[in-house]
Amino acid sequence: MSKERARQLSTAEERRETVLRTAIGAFAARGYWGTTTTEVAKAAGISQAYVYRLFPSKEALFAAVVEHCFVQVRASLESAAAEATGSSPEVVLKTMGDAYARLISNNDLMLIQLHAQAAAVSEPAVREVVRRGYARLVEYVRGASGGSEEQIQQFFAVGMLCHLIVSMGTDETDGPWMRTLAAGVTHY
Amino acid sequence: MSKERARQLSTAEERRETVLRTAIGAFAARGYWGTTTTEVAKAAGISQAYVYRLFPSKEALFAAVVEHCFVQVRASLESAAAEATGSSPEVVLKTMGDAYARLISNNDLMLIQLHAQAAAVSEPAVREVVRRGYARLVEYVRGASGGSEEQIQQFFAVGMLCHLIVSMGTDETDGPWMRTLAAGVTHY
DNA sequence: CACGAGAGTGAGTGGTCAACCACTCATGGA
DNA sequence: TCCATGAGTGGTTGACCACTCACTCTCGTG
Repeated sequence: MSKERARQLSTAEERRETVLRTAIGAFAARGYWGTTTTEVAKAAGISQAYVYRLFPSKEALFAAVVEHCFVQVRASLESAAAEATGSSPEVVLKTMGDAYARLISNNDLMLIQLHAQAAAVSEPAVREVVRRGYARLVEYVRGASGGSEEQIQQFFAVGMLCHLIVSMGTDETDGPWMRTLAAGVTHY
Repeated sequence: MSKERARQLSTAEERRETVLRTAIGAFAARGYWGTTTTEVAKAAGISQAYVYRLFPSKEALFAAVVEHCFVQVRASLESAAAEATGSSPEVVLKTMGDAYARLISNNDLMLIQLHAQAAAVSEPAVREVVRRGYARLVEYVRGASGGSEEQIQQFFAVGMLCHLIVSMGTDETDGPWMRTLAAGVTHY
């Protein structure tokens, strides 16, 4: 296997970031147990063996991917909150919700949340990341919006409803029941 | 009906029901991809080979388990609605919510819902069962409660919030963020 | 009581998985 | 130019998976 162009090496840190970014797409379809490390490697354009040089185990890899998603969500909410400072809690929450809806118009990010929840049930490392992720998210939304307990709870309940809707697929035949569930949920 | 040390045969239909009932516990922890048919067989007290005489494939088995859970949930809501007929939508929904909370005080039923959602993303048979399950559930709740679109949506949003809370574990260290998410959610 | 239908299993099969290791090669500094 | 370091891979391993099949055992019925 001779190569025309000399192969270009990256630093391990760069590769790790590439893997985290591309693994989102790999894990999105079948989650933690349904996705092989070979699939992740292929998505990142490296060998399966090298995945294990960059991450100590499959569980650690998945946990890192989930953490990476939480960071993105947090960043999205923060920039939304920044452009709505001083407004009423309702307006801030609406702005945040809108930013979130735009962020996850690529479904993969949301599917990772769903699969992270499923894996959290029996994988301790994943559970820890999910718990800490939502802890920070809830506290941030509370602080940035100044909304009431009920409003904060509502905010996250709608997010969870999004997971349900996305997992069932918005494209296929939807009846009035689907419209009831999805009412008012922005969709880009 | 003499039950002695001699091996007692069941009808295939009886066995199928046993498998459906016991498989809930097996699939609850690690979901569709993370659970082996051997584990399901062990939980049902039969050989792994016989699972494949009772169900054509692992996917069909899991889909049947999910359907079985939806039936239980529906039955629970129906009996709750029956004892609250004639009341206001708020009261009916509250009664239903309470019955649901009691039903899933055994977490397994709820975890199956979560894992079903995750599997629905890429397993067509599961997606179909989940879609039909929620379709009937939404229409039933709408009809039986007479609540507004917002109330129905709220009802299911809270249910989804329960999935999140259960998947992260209620037992471990919970801060104010957890109390915010779980506020008002009955827990037996 | 004999027998057939159906319950139930032991022993596989081919394939795949996570994880590991010995190895090659690219690159920057001396 | 040479070498140390670290990027990156091919090949393997042992466990395990979904699924199959030839076979035995049970029991209701004629």
